[in-house]
Amino acid sequence: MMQPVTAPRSLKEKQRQEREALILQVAEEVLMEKGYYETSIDEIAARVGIAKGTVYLHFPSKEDLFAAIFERDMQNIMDLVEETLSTNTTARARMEAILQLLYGGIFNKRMQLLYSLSNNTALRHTFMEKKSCMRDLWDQLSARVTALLEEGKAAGEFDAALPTTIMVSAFFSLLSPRSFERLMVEGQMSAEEVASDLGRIYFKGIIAN
Amino acid sequence: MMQPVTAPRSLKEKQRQEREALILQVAEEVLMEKGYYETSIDEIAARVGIAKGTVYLHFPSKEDLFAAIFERDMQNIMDLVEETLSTNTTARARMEAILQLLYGGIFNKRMQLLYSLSNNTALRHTFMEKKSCMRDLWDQLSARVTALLEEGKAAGEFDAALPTTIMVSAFFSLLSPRSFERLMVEGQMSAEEVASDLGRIYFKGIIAN
Amino acid sequence: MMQPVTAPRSLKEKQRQEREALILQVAEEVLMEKGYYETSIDEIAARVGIAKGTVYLHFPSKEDLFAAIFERDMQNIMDLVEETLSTNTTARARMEAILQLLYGGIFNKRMQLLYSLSNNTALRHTFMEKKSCMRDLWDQLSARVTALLEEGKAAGEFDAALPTTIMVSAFFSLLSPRSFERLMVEGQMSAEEVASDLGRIYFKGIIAN
Amino acid sequence: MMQPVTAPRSLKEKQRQEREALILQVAEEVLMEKGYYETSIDEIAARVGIAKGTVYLHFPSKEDLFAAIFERDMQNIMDLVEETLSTNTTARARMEAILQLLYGGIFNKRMQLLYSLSNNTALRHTFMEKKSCMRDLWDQLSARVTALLEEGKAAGEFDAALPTTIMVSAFFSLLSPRSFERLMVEGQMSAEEVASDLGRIYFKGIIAN
DNA sequence: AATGAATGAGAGTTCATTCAT
DNA sequence: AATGAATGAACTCTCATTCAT
Repeated sequence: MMQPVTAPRSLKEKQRQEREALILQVAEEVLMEKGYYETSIDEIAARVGIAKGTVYLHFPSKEDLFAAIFERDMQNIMDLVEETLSTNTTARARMEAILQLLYGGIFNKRMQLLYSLSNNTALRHTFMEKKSCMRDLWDQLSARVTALLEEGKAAGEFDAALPTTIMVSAFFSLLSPRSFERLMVEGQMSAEEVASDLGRIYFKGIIAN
Repeated sequence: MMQPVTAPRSLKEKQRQEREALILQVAEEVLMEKGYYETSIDEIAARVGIAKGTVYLHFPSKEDLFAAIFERDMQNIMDLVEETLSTNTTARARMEAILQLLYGGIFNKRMQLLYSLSNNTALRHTFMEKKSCMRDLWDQLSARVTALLEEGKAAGEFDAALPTTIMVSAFFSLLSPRSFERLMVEGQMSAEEVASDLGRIYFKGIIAN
Repeated sequence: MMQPVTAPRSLKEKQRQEREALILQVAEEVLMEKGYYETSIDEIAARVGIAKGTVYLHFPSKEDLFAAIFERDMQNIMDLVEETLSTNTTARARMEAILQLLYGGIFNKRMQLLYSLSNNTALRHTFMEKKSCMRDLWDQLSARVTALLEEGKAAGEFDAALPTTIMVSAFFSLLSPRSFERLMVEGQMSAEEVASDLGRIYFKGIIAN
Repeated sequence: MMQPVTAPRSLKEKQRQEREALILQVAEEVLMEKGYYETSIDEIAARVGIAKGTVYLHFPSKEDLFAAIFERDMQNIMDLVEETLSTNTTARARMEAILQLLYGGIFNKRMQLLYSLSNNTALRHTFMEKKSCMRDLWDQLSARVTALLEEGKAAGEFDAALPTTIMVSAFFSLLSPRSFERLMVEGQMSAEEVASDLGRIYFKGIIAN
């Protein structure tokens, strides 16, 4: 009974969501190319092929648009991380899988984005603090890694003498952007190789004894 | 006899340099608080307590003002790094000294600044590429660390199987900003402790065998 | 059938062009009153009754706005000159017609504008040299007058002993602004009378024998 | 008795006047190169080799500085015109002498300056209307030429049917700037030739019968 | 729902003018 | 008298946001 009513609605709704996804995708592209301040709503609208005002039908402000990007990316990453964590292996193997995951494919660029966001004072204030959901997701990811490291410590895999907080931070710093990016572009190393080498350093560094 | 002539000159010059230093200092503070795009010349002038136009007597443009900040900071860092490198110890000991140095006192914040600059697409174009001196200083620092790692490899201290480029990048990523900053603010760890723990991970990670 | 589609479009387009024309007209007025440097975009916008930013929707810069004025005026003048030249009369009669034309009605003020533009070092660089179309139109007008004078010389109407270049310059100098304007304002002469008297002097001056 | 007192005074006064003359000369040079609005007090001071503030010891404002230039130039011209007028020849001969005079040497550029000034709305308001002495000098020059033309008419030299005002305006328009300047630069004609040819046209044009 | 013209606050920059030295 | 650092009003131009159509 509802269906004849909801169907057209959901059709419209589907179109709406597709357009919203398209805006997000294009906005992310421009963001990666130019950075937050050099990205104008005008350019995003033009690239999508819609009017500027239409962007505002989906997102109440530039800020919210980019918050949505980060949220979506974080959610994607979290989903994959959760999936990875569900395997039954050693803590180290799961950590390595996460590292490979974050360096692989699309997440490479996105992780840089997230990382550079979380390192930019002005934007952090805007995004991390005003949009609590973003902070939540970031904290959730941190919590997962923390739990994994604690698990590894308990299992005697990792050095229990190192503060876990330090280990977490060091792990995320491996995902740090440009320096490694240069390696991949100029040094002709693949993302997998970079992730593998960094993993070797990191895990050798935190291993027990 | 010269003094009546040189004194006023050097007095004026001294005042000039003091004011310039004050502008740089305030600009750096605002920069750290708000980031490049959210920092306006108006605010810097207001905080220093001078008129907007006065800023332009010292720096021909906003860009140049911030380039001057980065240059000064980089030069300070380089000077201290050079000093540190002149000691006659193992490569590892010198690397550790540099790590402690960069985490210490004032450089903590500044290093973050430099790092976040070198990770921002839009600003990198402006600063690193247009102001060649800045690129030079950064390359110089990279070169020092690279040389030190090669030396350590040759001396059997470091794992020769790891690409040096990866080792350099991993080293700089340890200086990465926010994540560690949180540790110091919230986690009540001192900069020295953080540097020490990160060093443990890193050097254990790259050590030979 | 097309009308529902083209009508709204052409309506918007029409409105757009009307507003653009209004901006041009107001800008021209202020320009005549105050000159290029004393005319601010703010004042133009205020007089038109729109916001400053709106002016920039139509013209990318102050320079372009005024270039558009000059271009439009020159084009108008050229069109009328061409029309005048198509009549089959003596060279002198056509020259006189052009003189009357340029003194008549609206062109009086506009010719002054064009003339004073072409006499201003700073602006000439900006307009004549950067916007090649403007130079083209001016050269075209010069070429027409030159051709007419040559024709008159060949027909024995004008003194072949005088360099044509001098004759062209002398002709344009008759259109020179203020001195004659004063005559019309203070001396209560009509534009036609002034043009007629100047023509008498000029043509008697260049006539053969 | 006064002399021991006035001598040092007049020495200082002489130096003062020399400096003032130097400022005027340099300012005029820059003015000719760049035009009023593109000329900054800074540049004038720098070219003279004095401090910006010193310029203000001699002239209370930019406006007054340039008014002084025009006044000085007008006075020079008037003096030479007066000298020329004192010869006992026909009205036409004296008119021709004035024309040659104004085209000759230094006056060429200066006359352009004066002329372009008197044709610039914004500057006219500033200079001609606010500084009455300037208007006086200009009126004086006009009066001389008017008297000469009337004299010529009375003597049967010039066409009495032409309004004298028109004849005056036409005469001054011959001094109009750029168009003729181009002739001298590009057309490789000397100032004398240009003046002579223009004179031929003009006097043939206004001659009786 | 979609448009895009209009807005206007705010940015960086310039420069005539002042005034303490 | 000479200086030039300091001022601040005024300028051109940008762009996130709004709203009539």
